[in-house]
Amino acid sequence: MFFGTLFIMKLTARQQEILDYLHSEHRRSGIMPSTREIQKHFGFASQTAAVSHLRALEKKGAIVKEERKARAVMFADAADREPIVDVPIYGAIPAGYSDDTEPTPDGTLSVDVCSMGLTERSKAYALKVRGESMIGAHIMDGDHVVLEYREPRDQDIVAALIDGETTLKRFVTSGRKPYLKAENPDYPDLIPAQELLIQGVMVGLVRGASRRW
Amino acid sequence: MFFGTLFIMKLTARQQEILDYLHSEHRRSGIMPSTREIQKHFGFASQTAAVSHLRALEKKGAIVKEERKARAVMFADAADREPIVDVPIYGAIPAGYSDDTEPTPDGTLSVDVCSMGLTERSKAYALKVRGESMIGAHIMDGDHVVLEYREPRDQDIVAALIDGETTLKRFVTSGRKPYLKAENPDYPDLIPAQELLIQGVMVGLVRGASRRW
DNA sequence: CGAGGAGGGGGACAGATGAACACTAAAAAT
DNA sequence: ATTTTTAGTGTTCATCTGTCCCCCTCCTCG
Repeated sequence: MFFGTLFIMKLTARQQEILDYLHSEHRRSGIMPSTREIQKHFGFASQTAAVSHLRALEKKGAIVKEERKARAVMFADAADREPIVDVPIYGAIPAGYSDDTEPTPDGTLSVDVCSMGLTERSKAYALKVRGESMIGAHIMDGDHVVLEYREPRDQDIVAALIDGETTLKRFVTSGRKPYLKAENPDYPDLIPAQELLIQGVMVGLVRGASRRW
Repeated sequence: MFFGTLFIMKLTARQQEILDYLHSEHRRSGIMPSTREIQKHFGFASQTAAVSHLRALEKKGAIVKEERKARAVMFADAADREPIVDVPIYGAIPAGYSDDTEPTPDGTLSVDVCSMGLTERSKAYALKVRGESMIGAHIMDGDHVVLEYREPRDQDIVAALIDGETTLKRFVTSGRKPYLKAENPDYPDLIPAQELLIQGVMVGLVRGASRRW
């Protein structure tokens, strides 16, 4: 075959496993596993197994190696991988909205910028939803809502500081003066949006496991 | 200062140069420069110059190094990151459930294993939800549902192959025989779960931007 | 039947790489 | 005024890591 190296040939299941491992490790820590680390991770008794898999991946065009350099594996399709941003998770955002000493996050959510439509520059954060106040917008208790700092537009879902507590509400400007509306009949809605701190605009939602639907 | 290493201290101009070089090289090729490559790039006569700069950057919290590992420099924000897996997104899963030739994914979703409770080994995939058949479980049209291949348990939400199409349904085993139930009164529910292919069990949900809530 | 590829085991070797030690000099902090 | 930090030079050492060689068992394809 003359143009063999130009095509990305089909990988076997095992080769795909290796490639996935390289990918996730490299994206998590930024460090490419060495052949002996691959060996350990897959439980190979010999380092040769890892080496030959790398060679196969290179022959099929999935990776490019630089010879005789440590951890020097590049992905051939590097371009179409979306960058990852780390979004800090807060249980709630206390009054100090834009102060420098941010509250300690309760964890971190890693999302690719594409799925949330984030830019790498935008300081996004996540809020763990408590209660059912936005159940009408299909936001459940325990969901993680990803928010971005920007000006709210009509019908945006925003995090607002009400009575010292951060709450999700829908931002409505249909009338003359904007107001906030809860998406649950049991909750008070129609709070004038003046004098209220809008802490962020919802751009995405992540619902995790370890819960019942 | 007792807790100096907890804060990101101000870098000197030279240290910032080094950090920028690491950043740009790592983004360009995915490979972190070795100490000798840093040395060459900045024209140091001695390798120690590079090493001491790295040490200074680590002391100031800009990077985290893994000792005695080649090119093992992480940027501080990546150090405590959870492993990330890429899950392929399918618009739908055609009849061939467990065949080797998987349908070409419509994209990729990157999630940290922690937020979905995935294991790195589990072959997860995502399904773009069409329609409102599961609106009662607060799964909206356009959401991405993350699924895992495993045996469904009672009340799990599963992807099932019904009439050649993949649909989300709740798996119920309350009675004698298991059945599938739609979470929308407008949709037919109570489909006997026998003779049906369960293609996956929902473990998470990602709702992206570029849509209206 | 033979050839080749996938997937692996065992071990040796050499170059790549991080780390350590000694010493210098200027700037910055105390 | 003294100490600490920054920013280096020069050299050696230990280990990390890629590479190479020879071996094996399954498969599949011609």
